[in-house]
Parts: sequence; C-alpha cells; structure tokens
Amino acid sequence: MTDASDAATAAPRDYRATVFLPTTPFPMRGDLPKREPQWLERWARLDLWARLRAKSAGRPKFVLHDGPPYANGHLHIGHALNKILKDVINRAAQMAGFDADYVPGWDCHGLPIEWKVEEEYRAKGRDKDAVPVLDFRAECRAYAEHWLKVQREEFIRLGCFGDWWRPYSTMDFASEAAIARELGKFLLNGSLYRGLRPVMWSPVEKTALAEAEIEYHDHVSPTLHARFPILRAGAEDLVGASVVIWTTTPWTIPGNRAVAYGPEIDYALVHVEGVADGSLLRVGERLLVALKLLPEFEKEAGLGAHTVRRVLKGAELAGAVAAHPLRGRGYDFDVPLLPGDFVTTEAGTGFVHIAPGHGEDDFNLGRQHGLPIPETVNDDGTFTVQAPGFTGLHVFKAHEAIYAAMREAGTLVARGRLTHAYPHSWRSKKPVIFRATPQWFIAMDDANRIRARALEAIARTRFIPEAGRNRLASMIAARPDWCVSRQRAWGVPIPVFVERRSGEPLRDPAVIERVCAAFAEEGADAWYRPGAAGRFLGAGRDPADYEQVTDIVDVWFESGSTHAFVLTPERGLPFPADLYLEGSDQHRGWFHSSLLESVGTRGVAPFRAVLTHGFVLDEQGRKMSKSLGNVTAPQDVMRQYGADILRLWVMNSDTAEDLRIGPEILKQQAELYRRLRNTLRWLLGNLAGFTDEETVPYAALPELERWVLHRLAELDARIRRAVETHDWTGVYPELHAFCATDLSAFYFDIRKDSLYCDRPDSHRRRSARTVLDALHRCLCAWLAPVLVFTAEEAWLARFPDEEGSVHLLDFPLVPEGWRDAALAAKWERIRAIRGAVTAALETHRREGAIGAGLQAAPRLRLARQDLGLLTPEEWAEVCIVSAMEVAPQDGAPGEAAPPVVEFRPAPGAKCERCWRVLPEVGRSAAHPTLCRRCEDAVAAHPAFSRAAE
RNA sequence: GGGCCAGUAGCUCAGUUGGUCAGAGCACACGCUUGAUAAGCGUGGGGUCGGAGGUUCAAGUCCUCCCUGGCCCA
Repeated sequence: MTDASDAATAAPRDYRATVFLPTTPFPMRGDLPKREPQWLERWARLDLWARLRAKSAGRPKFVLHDGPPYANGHLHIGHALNKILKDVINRAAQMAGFDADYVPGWDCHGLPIEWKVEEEYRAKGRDKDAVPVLDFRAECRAYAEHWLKVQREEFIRLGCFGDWWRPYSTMDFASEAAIARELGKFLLNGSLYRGLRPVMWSPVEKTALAEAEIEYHDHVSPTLHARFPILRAGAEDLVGASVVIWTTTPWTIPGNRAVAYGPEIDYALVHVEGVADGSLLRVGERLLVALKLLPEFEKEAGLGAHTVRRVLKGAELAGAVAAHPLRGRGYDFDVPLLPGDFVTTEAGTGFVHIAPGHGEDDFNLGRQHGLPIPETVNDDGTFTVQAPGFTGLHVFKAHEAIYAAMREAGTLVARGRLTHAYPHSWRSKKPVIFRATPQWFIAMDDANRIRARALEAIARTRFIPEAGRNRLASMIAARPDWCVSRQRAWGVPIPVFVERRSGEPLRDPAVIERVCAAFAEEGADAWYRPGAAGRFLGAGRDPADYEQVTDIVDVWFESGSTHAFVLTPERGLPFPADLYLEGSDQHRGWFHSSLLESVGTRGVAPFRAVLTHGFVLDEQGRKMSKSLGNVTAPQDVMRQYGADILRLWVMNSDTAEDLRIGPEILKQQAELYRRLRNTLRWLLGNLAGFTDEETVPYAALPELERWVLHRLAELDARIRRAVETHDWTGVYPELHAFCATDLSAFYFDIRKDSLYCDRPDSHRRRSARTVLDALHRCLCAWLAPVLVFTAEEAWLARFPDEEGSVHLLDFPLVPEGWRDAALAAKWERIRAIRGAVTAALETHRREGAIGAGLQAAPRLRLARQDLGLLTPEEWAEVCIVSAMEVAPQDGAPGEAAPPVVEFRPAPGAKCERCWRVLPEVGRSAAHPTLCRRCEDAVAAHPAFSRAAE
C-alpha cells in the first residue's frame, strides 16, 4: 500500500516508451525523381538482368516480342505506355515462374530518317543527289544510332527491364541479311512479282508511298466537266449525245481510256434549249447526266432551259463507245463505257472517267476489261511523251493547258475549284498523285495463299481485347497485294536481278545466299558497292545481261520480319512468340505485316496472342498536340513525379480503351501511390524485429487474421489469372482497394491496439505479425512489376542485402487452403454491422458526447442469426470501442433486421497506455493508471523492467 | 464518306446472360485522432448511366437513329 501511494505521488510514469510504435527507416515520402536513378545505378552495378537470366535457366520461356519503335526523336507518352505495359507483363511472367527474356528493338530504316538527313543537307546548302549513296546511308545509320541510344536511356529511366545492351535493330547487319533472306523466300516461292500499277506517288520525294505514309489534308483542286461524245450505242438517240464526266484531277484526262457508269443509276438524256451567260453548253446538244445530279449540274454548267428527253438505266449503256475529249490531238482511240459498282450519285455527274494508271478503281476496272495502262507521268510529276500536247508540263500546273486544249476541241463543259480532303505525303506535306509505275508486289492470293492462311492463323490466335481479331481479319480480307518496293536509299535493297532479255527476275538460291552472306558481313551497303552485280551473279553470268534492282523494301516488310532475326536459336528465343503487344494502330501496321510475312514464309502466325492498347489522350479526351498545349511528356513526369507514378497510371487505366493523362490525373495517381507506400511503411514499422520464431501456424490464427489470408488467396488468384490471360485491367485498382479498404481502414485500424500494446509474446500480437509478414512479402512481390523502385525499397528495407533485389523473387506461394468462402461471408456481415456502429458513433461525436471511439461502450442489438458472429469482447475489438454489450433484438427471428446501436459512454477511466476506457483502471497498486493488459505488458517490457530495478 | 471501338458521379474505373445496379476508390465538405502525423479513422454531399425513339411487365444492361471522341481507311 505504501508502495502504491509512493507511486501515486511520484511523477507520472511515462509509459510511452513501453508502447510498440512502428519503427522503420522507410520514409513516408517517396522522393522518386531523386531516388529512382539511384536504384537504376544499383541494378546496373549488380547486372540484375544477367542475374535474372542465369537464375531462370531451364524455366519455361515467356517471350513478348518487342515491336520496334522508330529511332527518331525523344520518347512520347505513347511509347511510355507501350513499354511500361510490356514491362509489367514481362516482369509478372518472370515472377510467376517463367524465363521472361525480353529483347527490345528499334526500327531504323525508312523515309523519316532519310528525310531528316536530307533536311540537314539542305540546311548546309548541299545537294543530296550529289552525295554518293553509301555516304548518304552512312549518315542515316549514324542518325538512327544516335536516337536509338537516346531512346534506350529514356526507356531505362522508365524502369523497363530488358536486354538493353544486346537489343535488335533493323539496321544490324544480321538483320539486313535476314530481311534480304526473307525477301528471297518470296522470290523463290513465286509470290514476289513485278507489275505496273498505280500507286500513291509523291512527285516531290520521287517515291511511291505506303498507305501509312499518306495523310489527308484540305486541298484546292481545279475541277472539270467534260464531254465524251458518244460514237456508237445501242439506242440511236444516244449516238451524237455526250456523256458528261466530272473530275477533280483534270491532269488525268490524257490518261483516260474509259468512262464508268452505274448500271442501276438513272440517267437523264437532256436536250439543251437555253444556256446561261458564259456557259460552254450549246443550245441543241444532248447530254447524259445522272437524273439525281441534274439540278447541281444545271448550276455548275450554266444550263438554262432544257427538256429531259428520257430517263434510262445505266445498264442500257453497255457496249457504247465514246470519243476521247481530245480526239484529233493525239487521242484518237475509242473510249468504251463500262459498268462500275464504285460509281455513285453523291457528287459529279454519275459518270466517272477512267484513267487506269491513275486510280485504284480505274486500274481494277481496266484490268477486268483489258484496257491499256499508259504511262503518262514521269517520276517528277511531269507529263511524258505519252501525253501528247502536254509533255514536260507538271501535272499540278497543267490544268490551264488541259482546259485550253479541251476548249479548242469543244469538249470543255465547265471548270471550277473545289476544296476537299486530298492525300498528301506525311513527310513533305505535299499533295501526291496516283501514278502507274513498275513496282514489286507480294501476291495475296497466288498458290502461296497468304491471305487465306493468314485468316486461318488469326482464328487460332488469342486477342486481348477480343475486338482485335475482327479488326485485323477484316483488313487482311480486304487488302490488295502488298507493294513492297520503294524508290529510296535508306533501307534494305530488294536483292533481285532481272534478266534483260526475258524481263524475268532471276530465281537462283545460290545468288540469294551470296547476297545474304555479304549483307551479314558488310551490311546491305554491299548491294551498292561497285562490282556488286558481278560478285553476286557469280561466274557464268554476264552482269550486262541483268538489271540490278535499286528499289529498297518497304519498312513494314522489315519490321514484319523481326521475328525472323530475333526469335532465333542464337538468341535462345522460341518461335512463335507468346505475345505481340502494341497500340491499336498496329492492326494495319506491325501485327499486319508480321502476320503476312510469317504466313508467307512459315505458314503460321509469329505470335500466339496479340494484345492491343489504346491511344493516350489529354484529360478532355482530345488528341495531344503541340498547338493545343495539352501534351504530357514522359520526361516531364519523370522530373515531377517519377517513373513509379507513370507506371501506376498505366496499370490503373483500362488499356484496352484510349487512356487519358494530364496534370489532374497524374496528381490523382500520386495520391493513390501515397496509400500504397504508406501501407508498406506501416507494415515495415510493425514488423520491426520480427523473426520466424514468432510465427503462429495457420490453424491457430484468429478468424480476423485468417480472413486477411483469405483475401490474399483471392488476390493471388487474380494476379495469376492475369499472367495467364495477359489481361491486367482492374488488377492494380483492386490491389489498391485492398490496401485502402481492407487493410488500412479495417484490419490495420483494428490491430493497432494489439500491435502497439500487447505483450510481444501474446498470441494475438504474434498472430497479427504473422499476417503482417505475409502481407509484406505478398505486397512487395505483387507491386514489384509496377512500382519497380518502391517495391525494391520496401523489400530491402526489411531484408537488407548488398546483392539482393525484390526483382529476383518469384510471387510467393499462397496456399489454396487460405481460401475460406464461409469465413469471408461471415466477415462481410461483421463489417456491415461494424458500419452501423461507426455511423451511430459519428452521430454522438457530432453532439460532443465523445471524441475518440474508445470513449464509447455501446450496446449492440442484433438479429438472432447475427448473435453468434462474435463475442462482446471481439465486437469491441473490431469496432474499436472500449466495450460492447450484445443483446438480442425484439423482432421476429429469421428476419434480417438491421442492427440497432444504443450509445453509451464507456464507464471507468482511460488507461494511460492503451487509451481504452475501462472500469478496471485504477485498481492496480503498482500501476494505477493502467488497465490489466497493459500492466502485464509493462511488467514484461524489457525497458520498463530495467527502469524498475 | 466507310470499318472498328468507346461515352456510368470532378477524376480513374466496377456494373455477368435485362429485374435492389445506380456502385468503389480518389478528390471535395465536415468531424475525430495526434502513438502510420506533410499520416490515420469516420460521416456526408454529388450521377436524368452522351441524346432521342423503340422492344419488354421490367433497360447503363437489347434494337434503331443522332451527337461527341479515338484508331484505321477512303
């Protein structure tokens, strides 16, 4: 007793030192822009990539084959999205037990780089055409090399893992050789052929352009209405009448060889009886125009009084023949009228003038009817001798001459101007033309059946999302033969010799092998070296008998061949790849060309699965553009937030759709990150000093702990399913919700009392720490693929190791036995009731009755079926109140009546150590300000014991 | 102009085969805590589910049209 009074009169004891507060060196703030580069240095020092590969030897391979970005300029946010998503998928596969070997690549040939180098020439006042081709190619190579290195550093900064120091590029000598060899396969199997065809042609760059190299911009075109006098027709009243055509490309008139009509379209035979001032129409003439378009034609051509003699279906024009509008001026051939299903009455006159060398429809119709394909236009856009009267004129400057000639010939009906979307070159931004040129093609529907077999391969491929299947298939189904030739310098030459005598390409495997062997040694430059033809043709052939093709191959063919030089035994990578992963634009790009190339040479797709992601837009869903000022650059995000935030953004988005980014969204991601980081921090703090001896076996754990483990089993399954399906949408939002809702707001909040105040050897506290240990291991591993830096920090904070890394781990094995659906259902009910308690307490808090929840000891009236859920002590623990009384509800049993909470202040005094308000506080002689539990804990506390001595 | 996709609270997203589906997290407001503290907990407000028709006893959930945006093509 005397001791007690001594204690009471002595200075109040400070029990704070006996409370087990979290301690950890893991800081609350990430400071990512500063710390991330330090982690990168560490990983480089440890050569973590090599360690991973060594450790994974013998595991099943997982190969995501990298679609090569173009080595030109800094990375933009779309690159970041693509590579981060790839990285997460690779890392997750690695941690799920695969050997995820990833070889990044670059696309290095092609027009944009060539254009840049030319631009530099122009800036220096040099003439590109005066530079030897090998010098020019060397400069292009240096340019690509520079940007490859820049982009590599930027990718590494994003935290992406890969074989960065042994990447592939399409300009590697080995790649150039492999590309040539692939082309050789098409040459030998007959699918590669040379044909004359209209292609999109840029007179400025003097090259054919791929579809991907075309953009549409508004353009003012001169328009032309022209008469085609009918020479012969089935019906007599048509002979002597004129078909009227309308075109926005008057320069194609010299190339005209037919006129197309719509068989189902109604045409009016118009008798002209009056004309407006200045009109070129003549009173008394008869014209054929689509009935529906007659009103517009009246206005445009200045047609006055007239009568429609009769209306006829286009089909009646079958077999009719007209005169070329420049007949008598070198164009004296007949012009047949032909049916065309592409003819519409949307605009014009319902008749389409057909120039087989100047349009896709024109070409196809001409081929069907055996029309000639005149070559009326030169490389540079000027007319050839095959355009009598206009030779030497540039097509875009020829319309006045055309008008004049036709006016003289009496076939000009009207002229005008029209602003419309017109194809332009993506580089020069200058308008392009359709022009018949000799080109190399890969046939879609020859004996090799590339189209049909590609469609079969698509049916056997997994698409994520599924919509990609249809998109790719419909493009393959509709595409024309693949034009693979380009009249440029920076690329892989089409390694073909054409026999001058026969015009046939030389198909000799030995020649192809000599070429490819030289490319492998010296690069494709070998093709351009003096004496190349003699060297490759070999003994017994005279180079003078052969034309060496100087075209290079379409870059899409190159990138479509990457599987041939990356998925190789030398690299240790299997073919086909498990996954191709690119933006949705690549349905027409890399997925497309890779599929065709692989099917054409190997008969199968180069991928088992194709994953597509959307495009990155600004916060309003608009396209990013410098002029709008809504661009988010990855470099800026690194500077302000760090890579982990950007990576989190990717994984918190629905990548199957277009995604948005901007200041607001990044701020939100930083907030979400904070929660994850603080969860890790709290775990680390509460695991201080934890050892395996402390572990409590599963069967002995309290229900609350087992419930947490059940949640881990659920999340583990979710992650493993994502690894299998490659569909990660929603996984990380769920992981965040787990941290925020299940852990921070529920489990952690409840267990703070035990962790801070129980004796270290108490079963409850040991149980909690057992689960905290599992949580730390799981969260570090699960977050590692996304928060590559933060997870490393949180792992090493607990397991410091000069050579250690969370990225060398696999996902922890979560026992299936942790799954307990019945327990989950029970605790879902408990949490619902808990929600009722916290809501009730809030009411009284607002009234000032209490502050902290521990000041309350409510009575909880439960429906009968809820009475057995927990003991009153457990309810107090779960609801974080000092005590709980549980009583049955009055209502009828069986009804799911909502719980009723009757508020009562907690009786007794506040324990100075654990802050619970209990009647027992004050009854201890030794520690009158403590509750029994704390008294016991204090007695057992080493620090206190020493102080007491 | 055509093909494909999307449009649910300020933001990021859930909402199986139509019937408590109008939700979660973040943000916001207010309060508590001050032993996760440039943190933590609680409570709350907020959406005519892009618009208009239609099918159905019943529609974010099916059909049609329109609007907006994106990718690809013409």
